[in-house]
Amino acid sequence: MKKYQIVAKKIEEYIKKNHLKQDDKLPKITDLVADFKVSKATILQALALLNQQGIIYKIQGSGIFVRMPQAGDKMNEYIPLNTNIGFSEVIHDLQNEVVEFKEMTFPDKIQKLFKTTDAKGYKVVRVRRNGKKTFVLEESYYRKEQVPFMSLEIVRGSIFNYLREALDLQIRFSDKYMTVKKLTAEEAKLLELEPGDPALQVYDVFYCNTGEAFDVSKLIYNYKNAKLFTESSDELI
Amino acid sequence: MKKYQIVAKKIEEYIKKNHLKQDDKLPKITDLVADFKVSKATILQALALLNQQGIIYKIQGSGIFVRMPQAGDKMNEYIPLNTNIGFSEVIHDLQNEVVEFKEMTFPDKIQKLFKTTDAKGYKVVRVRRNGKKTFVLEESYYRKEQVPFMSLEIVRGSIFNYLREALDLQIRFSDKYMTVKKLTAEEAKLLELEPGDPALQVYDVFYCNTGEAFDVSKLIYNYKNAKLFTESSDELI
DNA sequence: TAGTGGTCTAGACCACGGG
DNA sequence: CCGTGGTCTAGACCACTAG
Repeated sequence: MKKYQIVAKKIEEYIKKNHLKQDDKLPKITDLVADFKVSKATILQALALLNQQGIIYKIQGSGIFVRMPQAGDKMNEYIPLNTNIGFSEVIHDLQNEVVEFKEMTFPDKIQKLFKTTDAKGYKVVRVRRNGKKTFVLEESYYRKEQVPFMSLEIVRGSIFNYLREALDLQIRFSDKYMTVKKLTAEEAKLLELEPGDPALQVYDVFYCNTGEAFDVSKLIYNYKNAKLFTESSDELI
Repeated sequence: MKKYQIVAKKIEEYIKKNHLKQDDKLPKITDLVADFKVSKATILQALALLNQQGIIYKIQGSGIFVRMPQAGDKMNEYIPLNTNIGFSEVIHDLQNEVVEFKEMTFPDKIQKLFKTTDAKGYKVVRVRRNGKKTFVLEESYYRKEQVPFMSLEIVRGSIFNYLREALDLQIRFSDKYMTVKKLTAEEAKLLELEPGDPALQVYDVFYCNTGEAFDVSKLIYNYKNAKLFTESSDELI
């Protein structure tokens, strides 16, 4: 683990331990430098990480403050879109109902997003749910080249954990193309909604460390249960 | 303008001038340092900026590459969500039809997002369109404290340009809460759709340099015309 | 005008990719 | 093993906020 990641983690712990709330002030940079015995640049990297995660914000000439946009009542129901963490880290007791699982050459629309013409791999269709609530219908394609093996057992659990732990495949960046549409009869049935109901459809392309796309997914969210959240920040470092 | 912003701009120009495409390689960092006669840290900041904007990606031990996710055919129709740039920079000939414009004490739901209880300011309801196509129904609230003056003329143009140029008010960061719903009769009429049609509804909270929220907006997108796009990256600097 | 974050430099050494 | 990006240091100076 990098030094700045460790420092970021410690600052986060500091916030929790001291029960800091929205807009509470953190120690100044020079103090953080002294406390953690690292250089200013390392502190800045740690703060950049926390800033990117929406945990802090900095005001030049004033200080560093706690930012917890989701801390408001019921805001924790929102699923973050900007960090590439899985659903499983947000929703408790997440179950994955596997609808389809097979190997194939990908359809044209998916090839286009992979920027390939004849890529092969696994197709996985799942309904992700928590007890009675369905959250999302997921149709994913994983390239054989980067993901040589999958099994029904893996697909029933957290695929991204498997990719990270067993295959050492990291998400480096992703693109999301979002549209809103009316559910088809089949989609509605799987999400336990009515045909014609509204839905957010997201085409998600995930890239690994080498810059190659390894996963293209079409996500159709249940409009009654899935609320999404995203933050953006104009600052760097 | 900061040095790293100038360098970032020049690198972008370099990409355009040399007609670099997706996955084409850029000069290595040491060369960029030599070419621009700045330190490595400054180059890294410039690259971070470009990375954040989805223009480049870096692969350790390999190089720096061009990333243009929207370059694919018809992808330029997508409106970016992650950068806090206005609609007006994406859609040509954007017209703003003002539906309502007044001063008021904000309703409770808006106060909650501002984290206030009795904030006052301007309410602006607009339909943003391009000729025959409606894109979004926007219901915005601007705090009097940060935005002391607005006029019908300003509201017909680009409000964010006015805030930036006349009031020197910068967006520092923002939160977006997204849900999908069915349009009410009134919303449908304004967006020239049918009641019950699907829509993406986004509550957007904008914060200025001082960390205070100055604008809360409810955006209801036309599902036929508005396609959204967002990128994320797990890397820093 | 003091305090605090922001930018920039120069240079050392680490870690990963690919021949 | 070499080339390339990634992390880290120490320190100078700039720019903004707030009393």
